[in-house]
Amino acid sequence: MDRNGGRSPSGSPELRTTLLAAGHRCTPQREAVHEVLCEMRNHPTAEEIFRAVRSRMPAISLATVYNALESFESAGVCLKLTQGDGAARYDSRTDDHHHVQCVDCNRMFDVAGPPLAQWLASIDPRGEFELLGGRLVLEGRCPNCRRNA
Amino acid sequence: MDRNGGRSPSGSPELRTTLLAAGHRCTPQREAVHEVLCEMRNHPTAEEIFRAVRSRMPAISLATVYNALESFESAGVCLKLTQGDGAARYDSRTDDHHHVQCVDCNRMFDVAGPPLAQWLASIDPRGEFELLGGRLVLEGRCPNCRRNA
DNA sequence: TTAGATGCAAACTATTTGCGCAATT
DNA sequence: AATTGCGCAAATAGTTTGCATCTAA
Repeated sequence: MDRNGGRSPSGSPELRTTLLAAGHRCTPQREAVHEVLCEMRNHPTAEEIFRAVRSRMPAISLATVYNALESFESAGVCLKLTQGDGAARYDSRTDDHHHVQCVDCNRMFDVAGPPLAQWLASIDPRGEFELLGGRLVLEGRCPNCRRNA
Repeated sequence: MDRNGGRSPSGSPELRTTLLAAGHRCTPQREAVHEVLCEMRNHPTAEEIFRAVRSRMPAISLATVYNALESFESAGVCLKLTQGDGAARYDSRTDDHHHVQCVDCNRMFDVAGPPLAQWLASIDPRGEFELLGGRLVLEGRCPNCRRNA
């Protein structure tokens, strides 16, 4: 079983190992970004991560945060979630799960359901495409906003 | 059966009726955008639609195209497809179907498979969220790019 | 040692907005 | 007649890039 919610432990030597294996470097900035990302479980935007990490590393730049997140994504350390409107969101959970973005408050939530991998098998039955992945990001209304609607 | 591929007929009074019902106006510009969108079956971006519609209506502006597409989407006349990188793409097919965006050529393709509606039933089994919709946009490699890879 | 990362600022892309005029209902 | 949309240009948001310097491997 997954005793860690799909998250790689923060501040661990694992980040370094994984980044190196993917051909990236592990810098203090990246460690800081990773720690912050693992602490924030609300699917933060790059900007939000930037603000949070700047409080412990004031000299870091937004470009470096984007750079770090890109290296994480390419190393499989985090997920980049995109929904039409606004900014991309990042998730340190890398296991197969789904998301709902609330149409009212715009926040993004994890949602339970069968993994996408299970569905992918029934997509493109003729095998025309080499399917590499994809995330299911749904629209909906979160419990809180439903109450206030 | 769906003899029209999920597309509303172009240049028809249906567009007018549907827009009016949704509280929008039907202008010559919107009719032109709709016609072009129905002819382009390659999931064009707003920019591409703009260029195509400008050839028959040179004075139209990009902002008007965005405006038209937004009114179409809100009236259920077209779908707005978003994938993390780059521009949103528009589809005059509004029936439940899926898309793959090629990681090499960036074009977007229709792909066969069970409708999302069928899957939605198994998402969020506790009914915490009021699920309103969502589109499945997958990443993959298209037949043409596979051949040249 | 050296390829890759950093910080800064500027560039870029996609999209939205304010405004005065025109066209639709 | 009144409201909404149009075209234009400027503004915005999010993200990327160029460049000189620095640093992890």
